Amino acid sequence: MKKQVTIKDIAQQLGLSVSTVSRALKDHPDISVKTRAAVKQLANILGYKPNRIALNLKNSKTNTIGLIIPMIEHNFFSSVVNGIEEVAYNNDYYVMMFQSNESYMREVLNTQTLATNRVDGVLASISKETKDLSHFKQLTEYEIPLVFFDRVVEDLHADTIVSDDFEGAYAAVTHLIERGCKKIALFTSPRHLNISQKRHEGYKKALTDHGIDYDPDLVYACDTFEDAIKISKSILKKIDKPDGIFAVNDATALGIIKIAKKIGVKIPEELKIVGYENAKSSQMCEPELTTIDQFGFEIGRRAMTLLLERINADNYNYKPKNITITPKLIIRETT
Amino acid sequence: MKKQVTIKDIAQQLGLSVSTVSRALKDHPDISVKTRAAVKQLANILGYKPNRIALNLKNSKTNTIGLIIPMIEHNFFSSVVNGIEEVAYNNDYYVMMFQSNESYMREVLNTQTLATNRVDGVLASISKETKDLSHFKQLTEYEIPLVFFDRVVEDLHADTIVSDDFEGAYAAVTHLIERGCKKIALFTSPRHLNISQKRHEGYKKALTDHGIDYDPDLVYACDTFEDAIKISKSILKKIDKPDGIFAVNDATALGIIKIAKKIGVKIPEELKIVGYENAKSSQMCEPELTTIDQFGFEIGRRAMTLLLERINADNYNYKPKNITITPKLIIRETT
DNA sequence: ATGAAAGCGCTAACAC
DNA sequence: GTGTTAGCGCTTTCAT
Repeated sequence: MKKQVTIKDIAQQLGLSVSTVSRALKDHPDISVKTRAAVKQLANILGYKPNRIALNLKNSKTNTIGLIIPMIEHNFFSSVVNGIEEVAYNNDYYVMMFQSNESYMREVLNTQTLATNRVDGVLASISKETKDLSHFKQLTEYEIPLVFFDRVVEDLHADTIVSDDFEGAYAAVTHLIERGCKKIALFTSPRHLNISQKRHEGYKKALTDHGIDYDPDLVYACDTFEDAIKISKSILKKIDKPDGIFAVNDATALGIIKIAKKIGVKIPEELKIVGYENAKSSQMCEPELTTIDQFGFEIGRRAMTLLLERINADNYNYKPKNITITPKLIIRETT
Repeated sequence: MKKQVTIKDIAQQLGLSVSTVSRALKDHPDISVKTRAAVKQLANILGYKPNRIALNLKNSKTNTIGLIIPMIEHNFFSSVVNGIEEVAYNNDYYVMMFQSNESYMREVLNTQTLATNRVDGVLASISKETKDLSHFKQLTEYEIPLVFFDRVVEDLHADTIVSDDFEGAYAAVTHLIERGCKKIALFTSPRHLNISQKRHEGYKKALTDHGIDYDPDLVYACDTFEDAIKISKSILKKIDKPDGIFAVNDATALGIIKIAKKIGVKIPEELKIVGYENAKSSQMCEPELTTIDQFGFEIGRRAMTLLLERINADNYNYKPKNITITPKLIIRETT
């Protein structure tokens, strides 16, 4: 990069001191109107741009937040990021983005990087692999405000914001039952993720509340389009196949739909399906997918808003909030 | 944030000078093994984390690149971002992410922010609104390396990397012709975007090369799922409706499919469709969409790799490259 | 083998 | 109304 123009250059050319220039640039009332004008004009001519790095160092504040997400290439996360970026933009905050790629190792490295980069706060959604939390704990020891979204953990000094996974799952499964399903399968993610636990519980509760026994054999470890393609066939060909499936995300549901259509299982007559996410693709497919809208954009907006509050609070002894966004059942053609 | 532990704290507690501590921390051979060990141990106990901001200021280098994209919530862009982040991660670079949200104003502000934040380089894809380029020009005046991807401009000192839009469109339309289409419509974006121009030209050339006259009446301004839903009906109900459509992106193509199915136009018998992007949803839908894979991840990877080269070059007088990634026709069920 | 001091660019307390 | 100076945290040249 070219040698940058500094306040000092302006001061020298104008025969002023740096402090005068600094003040003139920010319209300090002490400085004469004439000087102010002269300074600004020259700043303009020289193409002066304040150096935020210097400011950051001086103020121990970077106006930057760190963001760790599992994978940006996942519609739900990108809508959350959209919400985060929106609020950041409106508040003159910058977003340093990292992907964990579902790797624990990488997530640990990311938190280190954020700490050395002195971000003012961190927004994170943990990877599927993550069990140990000391890397996040460390962040709290530095008193860096931390807000988890979607895939959260609860035993840290950190706020959390999630879609109410229990309610969402409960609503989805209840809806399937009301539509007449008797044998409802669950396609879900690894057990230790908070969100899958909650959805699992919502599934269970909806069943028992409606007098249907919970059957662990109807729970399948499957949470991607590809996996759904792989395992659905054998499941849907069984003589005692399920008449309803609740999938932990839309991609998985779409995989099931694809296979069902291929082997001639009629949707929604023979098989009803509810997804989770309300991804764009859930309306683009055929039949359109009944699903749970998680309001990703809203989650992002609120997570960032809350983080800013924490950053601007005068001390770190706040009581972490656990916010829950009530998701919404979107009834379409698969039920 | 808590008062951070600095090199000075370590120096004081150990009765050493800051320079010794600094050197010890980076295993400088001058420092005795004993001192090194003592320093590192204490650093560990105190939870010392080097302050990159100080380094950045000292070195006039931030190891950060700025990224400006139209909208993250667009599958193609998020896959590009994924590629960018991958390379950044592997090279210890950080990504500061901004969305223009297709707003020229916002894009201008974003470039300003990047300049004051002294990013080492910028990766950008311009907004649909952008016509004037002085904000990017300014970046080049500061000699901040600049690489455009996907939606590029050519008259700046900046590298560009695009999917070969002309070839992609040519391949798509040729494929439609080979499948027997005689009357092929184009659904595309605003004319001034480089990519739509190129695809438009590819469309035209494929037609004329195969002895079909180019008819401007078959070109529709439509490049979103929603718009396609709106305008497709009237087009597909016409007595002399097209028998093939080339859509500028997959979402648009999916909108067309949806309407075609609704009003009973058979795909691919009566109407053949080719999209552009190879989004996840293009395989999830029914019938599966024939489309052009743009290799978004690869574009991101190469853009970031090239940017790093520029950043690490010893001078700014490089000759900008214009890289072209050859896209690939993915034949599925809509043709 | 270790220390002193300058400097990266900027701000603000303290002069005058 | 303007200037001087210290300091944010770190590296590095030059001493010793």
